Amino acid sequence: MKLTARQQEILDYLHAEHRQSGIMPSTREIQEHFGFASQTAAVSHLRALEKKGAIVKKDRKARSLIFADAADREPIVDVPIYGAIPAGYSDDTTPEADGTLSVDVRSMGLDERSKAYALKVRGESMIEAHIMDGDHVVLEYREPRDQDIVAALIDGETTLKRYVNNGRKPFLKAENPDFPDLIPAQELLIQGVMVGLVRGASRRW
Amino acid sequence: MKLTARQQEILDYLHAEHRQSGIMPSTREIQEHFGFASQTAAVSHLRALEKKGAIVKKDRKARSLIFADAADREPIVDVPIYGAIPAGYSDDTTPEADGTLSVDVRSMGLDERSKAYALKVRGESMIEAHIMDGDHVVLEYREPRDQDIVAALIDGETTLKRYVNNGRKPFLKAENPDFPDLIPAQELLIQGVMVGLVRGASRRW
DNA sequence: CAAGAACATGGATAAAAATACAGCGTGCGC
DNA sequence: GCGCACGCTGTATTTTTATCCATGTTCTTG
Repeated sequence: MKLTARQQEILDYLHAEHRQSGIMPSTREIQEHFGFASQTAAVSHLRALEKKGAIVKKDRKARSLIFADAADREPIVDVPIYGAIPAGYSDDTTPEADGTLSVDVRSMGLDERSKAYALKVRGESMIEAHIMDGDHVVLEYREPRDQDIVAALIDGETTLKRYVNNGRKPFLKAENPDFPDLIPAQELLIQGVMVGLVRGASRRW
Repeated sequence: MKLTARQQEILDYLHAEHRQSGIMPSTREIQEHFGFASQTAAVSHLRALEKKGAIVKKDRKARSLIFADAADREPIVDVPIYGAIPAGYSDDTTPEADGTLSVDVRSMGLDERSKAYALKVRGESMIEAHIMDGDHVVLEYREPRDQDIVAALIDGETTLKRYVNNGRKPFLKAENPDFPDLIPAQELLIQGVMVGLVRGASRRW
């Protein structure tokens, strides 16, 4: 169903207000903003918007409208970005984060409950897996499977490697011919499994 | 300032409710959820949370609390994902989107006003720029600069190419030796400039 | 042209929600 | 042992807000 121009205006106002202040306008605030002489004007517009499926309202509650597309939108998780993960990391101590990255659950295939985190990639050791210097890699805590890309603690530093488990002893492998490292995986602390990647602007590619 | 255990419980409840339903609980709803006999209990907790800086309240408004960290968090934009952009695209007609991608403004360096969109990458023509098949590329409408990666309309299909403008005639270049195409850029419709990349899970790398 | 949708006014009502005030017990630091 | 933050009860008041009814104007559209 298509919205009329006026209805789109109302919807835009709702969006703008909600984005800016975080709370939904009440009918009176809509009325005042548009200069309506009566609340009914605002109410009937909201009703029209609801009928056309643009918003969803819960009855008899203050400011209880939500945008229809927000209702079925994938939730967003804020994953903390760590420059590096210190050695004795346990669940209680939260290492200091260099900001957060917000990603929607679906595009990463994340589980909302699993504590994910992001790591800023340094160096070119995974360049052949098309992971560049400066990329942010999103990781999850879980058991690695064969060919997963994992974050591992090597010599007190966290680095990204491919986890290979082909029946024999599992080992870690860099994706760069300059790093022909084959490191037995048992002795190492696997700190996470890569589930996604975010490459931002402000860089050259 | 540290929160007490009870205050953290209240804050968690607020977070959970807000994430799930999109609207903030009122004092009565808090009261009922925790089984308080009086609204004042909820109110005083909210006051404590506000004093400690966990939430921000606007006076005399229903459901007008917002989380303090949400107030200064980077805004999130929902960029539509297009499989391909049709030829005669104009600002009025919105091509159908294959879902949306939510990214925070800062990590992409996006301008919130500029209408960004995402494109699902097909094929390996940009593999040497480390853009893989299945990646989602985020693009902005603006003039391309030298060495930018752009989406261009070639033979009715949208493809990703590197824009090269070294003083002479600008042209487009694929980042794959199997695609040695040099296409004069003038004759083509540049549909966007790459500003970021999101690589999701549910694929092998 | 009739019918309906969209858009608006004016006034009224009741539910929902924030706010206020007066207490009470417990633990903690000084 | 005094003050103070914390967590809560109980009652009352005021503001905010959603909702309803009756009515009128302009469009569009079959």
